[in-house]
Amino acid sequence: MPRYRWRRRLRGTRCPRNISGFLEPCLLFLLHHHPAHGYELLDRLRRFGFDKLEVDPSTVYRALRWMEMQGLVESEWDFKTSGPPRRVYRLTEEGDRILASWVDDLRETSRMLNHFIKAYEKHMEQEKK
Amino acid sequence: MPRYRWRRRLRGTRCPRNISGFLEPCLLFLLHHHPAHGYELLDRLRRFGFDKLEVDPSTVYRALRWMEMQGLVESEWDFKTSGPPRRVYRLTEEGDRILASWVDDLRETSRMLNHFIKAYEKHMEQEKK
DNA sequence: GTCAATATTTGCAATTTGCACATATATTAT
DNA sequence: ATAATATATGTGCAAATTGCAAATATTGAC
Repeated sequence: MPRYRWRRRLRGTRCPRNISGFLEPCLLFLLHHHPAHGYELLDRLRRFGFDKLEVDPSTVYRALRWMEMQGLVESEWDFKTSGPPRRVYRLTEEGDRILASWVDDLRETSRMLNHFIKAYEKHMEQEKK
Repeated sequence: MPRYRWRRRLRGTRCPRNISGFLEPCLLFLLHHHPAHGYELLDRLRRFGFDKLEVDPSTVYRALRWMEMQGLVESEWDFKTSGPPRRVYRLTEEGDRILASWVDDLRETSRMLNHFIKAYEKHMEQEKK
């Protein structure tokens, strides 16, 4: 009997759901602007609109390494900057193509989600009458 | 090195993402119309708009049992109808309340998703210039 | 009698995530 | 000096979640 992580919610707070394969296109999108290292991406993700959906560093680093294996990004170590070395990622052409198709998938996801929300609202509207 | 189920896509097909905790509100919503058994709900889910996101029977039955444990639905066996007996679920008051808060969560999820899609489109629009 | 449709459920392996920690460098405070 | 903090990247492991396959049982059609 699993406890269901997403069902834990404090009263009065929103608890947006995890969407599988949402993080990866977000990372590729940020890399489309300019190359960056994981820690920076983590920060930009949070300020982008994921403040309510806490992003775990390990998830981000793992996603980046996985995408590198798939040839969607490439990385190089940067020792020049102060502090610990950074692994700087940049988007490949393949990554750019995949990003477009993933956004297509997410549009489909969004349609499904909105279809449900609208249906719920319509149904509740009729209930009141 | 996991293979990532959601990344399997045939060329030219959309592959909408799984949203954690999306199935449960959908089931509660269908039960808000009238009591129903699992097999019927499975069928109504598919025709509702999940034709592209295949729903596995085991997932549906498990979600129903879990929600019963939580007091969101109640069930009774129906032996009267022909064929194998059916476990008929109906929504509880608690289920009704939870449904509303889960839809709120999904609205937040939808906002995040659309925020990303819009940002992507805007960025790509600027690229072209 | 066999096949298909209906209906519910379990088992198991694979996937995915969250949390805690390990490591290391540079900066700032004490 | 050294302790604490911010930066930066990772690993290990348990728990959550899913997908697939199969087991079971009833009814109706051929």
